Amino acid sequence: METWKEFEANELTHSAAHHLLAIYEVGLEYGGWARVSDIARELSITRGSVSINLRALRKRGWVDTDEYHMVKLSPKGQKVVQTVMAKKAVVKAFLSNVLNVPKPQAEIDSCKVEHLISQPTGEQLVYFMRFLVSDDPLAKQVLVRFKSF
Amino acid sequence: METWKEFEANELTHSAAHHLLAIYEVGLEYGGWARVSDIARELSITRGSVSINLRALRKRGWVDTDEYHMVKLSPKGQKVVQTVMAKKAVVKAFLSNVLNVPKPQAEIDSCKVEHLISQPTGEQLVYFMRFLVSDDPLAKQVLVRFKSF
DNA sequence: GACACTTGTTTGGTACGTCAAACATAAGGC
DNA sequence: GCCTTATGTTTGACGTACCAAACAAGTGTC
Repeated sequence: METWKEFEANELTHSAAHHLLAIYEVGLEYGGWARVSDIARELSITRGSVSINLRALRKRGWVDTDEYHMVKLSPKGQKVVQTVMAKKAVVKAFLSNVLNVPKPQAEIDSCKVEHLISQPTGEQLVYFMRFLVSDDPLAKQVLVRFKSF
Repeated sequence: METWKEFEANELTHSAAHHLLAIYEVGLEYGGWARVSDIARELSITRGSVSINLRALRKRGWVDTDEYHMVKLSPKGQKVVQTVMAKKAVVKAFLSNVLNVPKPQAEIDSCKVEHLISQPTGEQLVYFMRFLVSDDPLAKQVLVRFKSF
């Protein structure tokens, strides 16, 4: 019972992860650039909070800012976004398509844990999902059989 | 992208969950009773922190304290501990026995998410694990096949 | 009874993440 | 040019969760 402190030790907080995701989302429509108020709107928090939080993200080297306050993900930040999105997607797919958890609930749960899943676990889950959608007839059968279990 | 605030909205924090688990653990050897310093030792935090955190747990109705500062889980608190332990166990088993994630990593990951998993998701995961260890020959085959995938 | 030790609480400090409100710029409308 | 609005930052506050250190109260030993 010593493991429990790993939670706080996590380098990527839930808040930070979603700030990065928001920058990514907003940036999609503006060539990768995002403004503080757009990020705030995306996250439903105040501009002040975003402004403060961006300081930390900048310090971490996850985002860059230009002289007009425009924000964009650094290469490092892009990588974080990629891995978080990938983890969320695979968890959501597992919950929804394998466990048959209702989609809204799958969305909530995957969102909660996306930044907490370790790389090995994420990878294994990817392999597992890949196996389940592979040509292996066994895989398809299992999904069907479990649905009626 | 509105779901993300559910994280903070969680009624049960990681810290609170582990305080309750610690009280349970310590209580096992003392008829359900735990002292502040034993809880602190179990969690590797200071007595002061535990003392403060217990106020919140008492207010939530999860623990009771007697006139000698002895702490025990309320029925409500016991229920919380049961569900958290169950979720952690099933997640850990899934990661370790199905995904073949190394045990230490499975321990860390399940510990991080134990308090975040919704009841429906937890239930479905239980059913899934039950299916995989059922007599259904398909289940066993899948586990073996995935190992060599 | 006096001293040390253990235990629980309190206090002041830090870090994170939020808010509201005040503020400074910067645009836009006319 | 002036007024309004939008935008970004800063400030003071709150809640959570930790620490170290001071303190109070009980326990033990001699």
